[in-house]
Amino acid sequence: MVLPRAARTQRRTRIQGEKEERILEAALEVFSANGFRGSTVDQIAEVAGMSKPNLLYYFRTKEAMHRALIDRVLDTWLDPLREFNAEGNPVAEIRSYIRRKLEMARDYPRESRLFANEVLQGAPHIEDELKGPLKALVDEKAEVIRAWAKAGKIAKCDPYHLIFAIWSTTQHYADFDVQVRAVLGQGNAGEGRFEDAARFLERLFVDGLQVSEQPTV
Amino acid sequence: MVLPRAARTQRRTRIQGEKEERILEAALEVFSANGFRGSTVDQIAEVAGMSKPNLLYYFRTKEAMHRALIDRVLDTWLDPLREFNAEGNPVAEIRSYIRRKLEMARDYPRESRLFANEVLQGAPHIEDELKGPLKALVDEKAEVIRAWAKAGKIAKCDPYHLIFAIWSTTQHYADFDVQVRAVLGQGNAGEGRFEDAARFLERLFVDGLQVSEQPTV
DNA sequence: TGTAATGTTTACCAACCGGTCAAATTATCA
DNA sequence: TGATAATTTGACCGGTTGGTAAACATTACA
Repeated sequence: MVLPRAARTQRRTRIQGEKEERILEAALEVFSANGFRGSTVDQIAEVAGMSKPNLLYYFRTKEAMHRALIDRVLDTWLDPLREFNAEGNPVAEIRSYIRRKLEMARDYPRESRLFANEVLQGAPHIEDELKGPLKALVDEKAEVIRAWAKAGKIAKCDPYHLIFAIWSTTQHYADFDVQVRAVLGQGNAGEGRFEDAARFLERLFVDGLQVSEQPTV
Repeated sequence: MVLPRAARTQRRTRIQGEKEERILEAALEVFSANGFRGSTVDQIAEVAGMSKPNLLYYFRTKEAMHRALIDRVLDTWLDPLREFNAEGNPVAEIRSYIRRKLEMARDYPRESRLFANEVLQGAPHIEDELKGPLKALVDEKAEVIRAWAKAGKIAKCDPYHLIFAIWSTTQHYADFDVQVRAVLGQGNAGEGRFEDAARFLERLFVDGLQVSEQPTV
């Protein structure tokens, strides 16, 4: 017998757990930076600190690695949206959703880029996840937003496009990081851009750009 | 002598013009769908309807093709921002910038994805363009926006993050098209999503989500 | 401790990649 | 028309890719 892991034995050995962990961490690093096609198994093996055949002992193909990675990351990636609470104060909920998404862009940019790469190239490996669990979750939360609007608690707006707008504005800071840095220049190279972004986005989504009632200079 | 085109003769033959056109069109198709590393010269040659060596007669390397493509596309891509007019009505200018960017996402999604792919992977080929012409243009327009805010014509806000927000929300509909379609589902599969998006974004950027003065149900 | 299962390595392969070359073909124009 | 330059092609090359085979080493456990 030559098959690895849980394929036949239900039990996982200690080594299996450690190695698979290291491999997926390395795969995240490489896939998120180069996309699926642009990544090589050798690269991942080197980052993981093991030989290519050894890596392929745990994940039989490059695709299997990618799938395992997607499955593991997708759940945590959607957590902020799940926390969206129908009972809370609408504006406060939206505000804190934006904040959480922005924190994820700051703290987990690789996960963001992993999905961005995938979706950008037509989502060949995650089409089912998009049309299934993702759509279901968005549908659910869109209904919540629609109810808020109907009750007059927030302005009437298309809830789906609101969610898209929050996704795109926040993930922009992870996915297009080099562009953001290039445009902001050396001066704003520190992490302060995330605080500026948070201030701007909270204000944008809540008040818009129209001059509001509070006195302006 | 074996060198093609303008490398030695200043004059371009009729065939040169036609073939280079076909090649760049094919390159846009392939690069935008697969990224630089994920694309092969054979793919581009097939889409262009010619043999690989023939293609390489006009562009000596894959990189040369990519660079020529970037150079050609970048200019037109930045046109909407250039049209941004300091003399116009601030809110109207921002509104029409959003509309133009959204139209480009609808009509030129390949160009959008070409840059998205490039930036997402660290902009290895266009770093100079980002830090040079792009930054200069953004700096200029940011100053315009800052002046508007100072004059009390729009709400005070960080002009750079405003531009990022407009870029990300509009380009989202090109770059993440499959995701948008998957979430909206079959019903909204038509092009109507761009009109919905336009309505939503104009409203978002101008009014925000707060319930405004006009009577709500 | 012995042995069977698990893990690791070296050597390797076929397919594919970007790119070259020389020969053949076609367009240009004096 | 003929000769010269421009274009096109098929055969090929060295390097890289994802993946395999089998020998070897280590671990777990009765």
